[in-house]
Amino acid sequence: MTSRGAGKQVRKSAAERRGEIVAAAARVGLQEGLECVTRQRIADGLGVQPGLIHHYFPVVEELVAEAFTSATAAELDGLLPSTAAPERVGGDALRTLQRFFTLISGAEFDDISKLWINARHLSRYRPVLRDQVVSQELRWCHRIEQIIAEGVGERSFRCDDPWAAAVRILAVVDGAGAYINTSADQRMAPLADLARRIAEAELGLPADGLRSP
Amino acid sequence: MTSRGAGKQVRKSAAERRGEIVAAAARVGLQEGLECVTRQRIADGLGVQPGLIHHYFPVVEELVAEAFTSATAAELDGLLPSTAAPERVGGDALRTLQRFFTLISGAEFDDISKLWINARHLSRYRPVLRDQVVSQELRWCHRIEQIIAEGVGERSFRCDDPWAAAVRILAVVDGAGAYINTSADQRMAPLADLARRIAEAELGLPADGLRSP
DNA sequence: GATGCTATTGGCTTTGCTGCCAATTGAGTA
DNA sequence: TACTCAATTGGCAGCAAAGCCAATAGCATC
Repeated sequence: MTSRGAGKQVRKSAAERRGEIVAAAARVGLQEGLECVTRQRIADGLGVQPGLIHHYFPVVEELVAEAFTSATAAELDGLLPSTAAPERVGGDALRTLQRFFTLISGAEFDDISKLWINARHLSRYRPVLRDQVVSQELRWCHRIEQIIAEGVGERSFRCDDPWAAAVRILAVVDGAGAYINTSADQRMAPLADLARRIAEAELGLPADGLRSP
Repeated sequence: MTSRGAGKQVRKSAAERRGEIVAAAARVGLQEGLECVTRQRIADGLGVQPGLIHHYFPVVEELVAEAFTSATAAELDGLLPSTAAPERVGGDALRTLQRFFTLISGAEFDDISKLWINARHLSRYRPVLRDQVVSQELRWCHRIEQIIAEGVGERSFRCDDPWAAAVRILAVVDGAGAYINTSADQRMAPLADLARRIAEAELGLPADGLRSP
């Protein structure tokens, strides 16, 4: 039903159309899964013909990969604003992490968990996607590492190896999110604060030191 | 090339043939991925016609689900022999877990990690598979819980809530295995002993208490 | 207003998987 | 040996996706 009908074709600049396509693909990938990112599905969503998608992305896998990157990059900035981001002021590495652990506990994070599982599995067969997934995984890690390093500088955290700590914290986050499509319900309680608790241990914080006030 | 040719049809008992099919499907699912479990692929592997697969599994998804269950159930018994298993003697909960953490560090565990990711993602679209995945996830959890409880009885472990501990330990195991298709190489070192260390903490053991002698 | 560029259309073919089924044939039984 | 039943064959059609492309039609420029 999205802007159905028309019939009259709307001609846009290549950059704008391309952006639209990637955005639509990212939305579909996030909500319905990356295997639903097909020429037909994206074309329908935009009210254009499938051929147009092929014009911008002759190889569908490249669109899938870009959709994934678009979705996760945006999400990362929402969950963990970079040090350079305008909304971040100095001296709040602690608060940034507190906010992070609150956000990933919310139901809004479920789609992201599903997307990561989706992408990590699909990477087994799709090298182009795989490269993007690896790249994004490392971006997320580096972002955490950066915040940890900042917090160590501010004397909020105590940590010898911010990179290793970041890798471990994210692994636990991913582990706790791994059951989102299956037995998540049966595991709720024991996993509720696991990632936060591990992070507190990694960063030399007292219990609940990363819980939002 | 597997028993190619023939041409002469070989007639087996329904139970035997069915077992062959599931075994072949489990092998394909484990090594190539569950989406490679198709009528054609399995028939080729067994040197029969695709129609025969349909005879035993009119709905392919049911074969996929059974293949998954077959593979993971066998693996569970290999990694964590049940208390009732013949090779387990009394008083070795500790040794069983030590062995477990050694085994999951080996490269042989990679295919299992891939299979779990595969199945957890596919469960998003396939309800029949999903039920089996949930069931197996809980089986793995219960097996660990059982061993923890046994170890607590033997005074090897200290743990108030074996179920919660089992859930958390498996979550970390899954988290550390989540990158097997993507950035596993870049994360090796920090994740090497993460699951074992977390388990030691959960079970009130000293550092390296679960490392194999 | 005419022209040229290119975004966009609306098909095409190939491929692979699913669900289905009538005919055949092998093996155990009378 | 002949019979019977079920395992097995070897096809069928439907569908959805990918990759491809010639023709069409907006928009900018002259």
